[in-house]
Amino acid sequence: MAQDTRERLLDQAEALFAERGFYGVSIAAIASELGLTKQALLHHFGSKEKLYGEVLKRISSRFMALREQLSDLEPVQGLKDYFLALLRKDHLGSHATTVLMRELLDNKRRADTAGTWYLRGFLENLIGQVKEVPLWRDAGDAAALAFVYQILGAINYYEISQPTLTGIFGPDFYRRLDTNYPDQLVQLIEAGLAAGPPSGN
Amino acid sequence: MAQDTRERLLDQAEALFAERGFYGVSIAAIASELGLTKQALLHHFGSKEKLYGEVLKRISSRFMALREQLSDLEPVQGLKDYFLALLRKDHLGSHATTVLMRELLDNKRRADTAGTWYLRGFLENLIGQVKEVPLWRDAGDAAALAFVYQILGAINYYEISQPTLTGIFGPDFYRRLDTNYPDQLVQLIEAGLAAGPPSGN
DNA sequence: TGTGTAACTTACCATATGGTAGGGTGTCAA
DNA sequence: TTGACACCCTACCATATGGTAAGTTACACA
Repeated sequence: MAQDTRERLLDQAEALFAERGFYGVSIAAIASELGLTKQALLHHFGSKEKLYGEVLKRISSRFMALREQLSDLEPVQGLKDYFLALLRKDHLGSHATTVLMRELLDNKRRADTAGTWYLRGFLENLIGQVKEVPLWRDAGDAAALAFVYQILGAINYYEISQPTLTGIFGPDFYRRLDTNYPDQLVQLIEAGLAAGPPSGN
Repeated sequence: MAQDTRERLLDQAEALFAERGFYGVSIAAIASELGLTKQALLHHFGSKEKLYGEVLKRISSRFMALREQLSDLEPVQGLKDYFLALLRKDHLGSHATTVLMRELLDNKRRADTAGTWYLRGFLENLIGQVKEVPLWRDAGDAAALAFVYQILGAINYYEISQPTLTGIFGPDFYRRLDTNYPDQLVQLIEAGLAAGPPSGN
């Protein structure tokens, strides 16, 4: 029961942090959404910063789980599945990528590494998987990461643009775009992998 | 002289909005950085929201200028130059992309379309340029936009990740990554364009 | 010389915020 | 029955914030 409240607070916090960002949400707003006062929240988490840390931790553990789930495949297919799972946000919840994006923007000034420690494992795993593709076997880590980052960007930037794109082009157009995006992402992954690492490296 | 102060306030606001986001910066902080009080800022801009709008407007006009500057080239080369210019942030200032990214995240709740109206022309121009590539001549607008967005994502997501990536992998590794990123981006653009639009569309 | 106006300033204010202090209630073990 | 503890509340506080009101200074112009 207590665990239940904690979990619900974390859910609410994750959703609101995603929507408004760390500075845009008050702890009172988070608690009030569940019919609680901010002191209930402070009782569970101690401070706003700590609550935010727990939200990041929870997201990170979901990424970990997704990572382990898809690692035993043929490398190219594995990468495609991996990135498609990210695009569909399988088991990540609908706000994970947004919160992470905001963290990328903010953690330059927040000196802590709360959001980065787990990204390391995540990225290294992807680098490894790219280098298992025959054509990429001799690529440098930097080249492999560059490719990974291009695809991650294609996924996440598209993700956060949904409201804006719908606003600009209308819901019908957006639906058409969204239906085909996964296929076009797969196509880009295949094309990029087939092109191989840059010759200079 | 008055114009000068206004411009300096806009510069400072753009930098701080990029670093901390709209809610993370106070107008007092912006003004104080120039040795002024927040009332000087309010005198020039009326309110914080209006100041923010002016910052977006200024960024948008720079995008417009860049767009006009590079439009008369052979389509593939034109696209490569275009995207490379975005990656290098030619004439955009170092904070434009970050501010825009934050705007994408925030304008879901801010109902206004301050940030979107100009993006339309920008994106439509890119769509047109993609469809001038022979292989893409019969592609739908949605397919062309999907491709454009993949590249924009590869550029902008990478851009905001610099501090995090440097923190994770160290400055040496990041430098290697950054040196090769433009070439790998060009390679991805070429590969993606050569693959053509998805067959289903 | 007077008048207006742009470009600021100091005072002030209502509101929101994160956080502390301390109290109340229920549950569970001794 | 009592004590401890988890859970949540009301009361309170110092600080920060966006914004208003009312000057002050300097300069342009008639």
